[in-house]
Amino acid sequence: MTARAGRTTRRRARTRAELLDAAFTVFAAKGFGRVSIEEVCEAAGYSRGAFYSNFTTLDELFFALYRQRADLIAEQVTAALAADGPEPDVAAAVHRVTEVLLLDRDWLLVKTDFLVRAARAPELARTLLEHRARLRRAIAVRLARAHRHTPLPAVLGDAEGAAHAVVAAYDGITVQLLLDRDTERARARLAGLLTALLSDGGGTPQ
Amino acid sequence: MTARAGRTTRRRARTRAELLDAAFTVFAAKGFGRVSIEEVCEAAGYSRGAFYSNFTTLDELFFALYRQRADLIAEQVTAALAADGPEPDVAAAVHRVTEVLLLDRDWLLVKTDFLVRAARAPELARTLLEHRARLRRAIAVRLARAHRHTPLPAVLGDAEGAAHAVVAAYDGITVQLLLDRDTERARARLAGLLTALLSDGGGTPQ
DNA sequence: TGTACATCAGTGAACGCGCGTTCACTGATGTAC
DNA sequence: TGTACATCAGTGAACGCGCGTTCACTGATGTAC
Repeated sequence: MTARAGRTTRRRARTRAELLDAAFTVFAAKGFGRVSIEEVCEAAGYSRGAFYSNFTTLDELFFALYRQRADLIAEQVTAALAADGPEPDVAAAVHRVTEVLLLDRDWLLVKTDFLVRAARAPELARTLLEHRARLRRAIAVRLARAHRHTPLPAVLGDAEGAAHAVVAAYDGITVQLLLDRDTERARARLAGLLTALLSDGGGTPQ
Repeated sequence: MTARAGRTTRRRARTRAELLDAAFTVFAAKGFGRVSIEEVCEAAGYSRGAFYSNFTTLDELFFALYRQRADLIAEQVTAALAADGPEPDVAAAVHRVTEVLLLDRDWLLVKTDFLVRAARAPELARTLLEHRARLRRAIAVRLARAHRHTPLPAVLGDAEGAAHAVVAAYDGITVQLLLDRDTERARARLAGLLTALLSDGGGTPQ
């Protein structure tokens, strides 16, 4: 059983990974709707048969690609959140997290493609919503910790509500960034938004 | 000249309008990348030749569609903003505006399709950015008026910066709405976000 | 470590469909009198 | 108001390309001894 599973897996895993990598590049460049199986294979240096040996449809590959990258990003965000010392420094944490979340334009593009597909496919939407809920919970925990002494604005509800607000701020900033490509501004605006949202006293950063 | 221009324009205008209407439905349902010229024509009840008589590419039609609808929405937003009395009631204005901006799911879908296309096509991006800048200016004017006495949070910068924040909040809320389809929640969250953002005192709504 | 063997992964040619695009034609629309 | 005429808008058949999909084959990879 174990021998069997590991048998020809090495070559297969490599091909699969290379197809996914090539797909990421091609999808980011042209958008999901404008990419053919042929193009992905060509970019990866394989024949079309290789694709069919590893996937059944482009949708399936796209989903696999999304999962892979989203998991990667999630890990990086977790690492960035975990990286500060005993005394939580919100500004520094925001800086580190946006480094992961706003700097990779290709990922923003693919992510938005996935969003727009998920918006029309309930099963995909469920997956994405679960992903987002997990992310939100992680944020809520951090927020609760950081605001043990300074209360969160009451209009946002509990920590989960505040986390919702944080995610919305990020998503909103992303939209503008996709259009104007001004990453530094996006980061500054996001920092401003988060400060305005989370500090219960308006203009005074915590 | 005038006679010439008006000559067969009636039939033409009607066909064009019907193609655009059909396209809106089809694009909203399937997403831009998954729609063929054939499908749009079929939905509109025309042969493919009719399409080529009015447009040269699907992209062109999509752009025309976006413009048409965006102008429509812009008018409705303007009307909603203009509808309140001498004493500005922010909550009521937000309610009226979100009615226009969050209730039409088909429009949200098409708009997001357009965003993701514009993100890869600089000329489209420019158009969209201009649209957004105009919208922002209108919001900034209203914000300045509403906050003549209560100051806006300093972290957001001037009225234009605050308008940026408002648009980001809207965009961010839209993303979640596209996935969970819970319009009422989206409206409540957007109201909460705007309150938290714009009132310079955290939890106390103005 | 080497060899024979079995199985699996990827090849590339072939097929066919969907659909973009063109174009000669027809009927609809407007004009002139 | 009616008729002849000119022009324009949309028709639908035809063509061909791109590409999805299949499949017999080959070389790569791992196993057994």
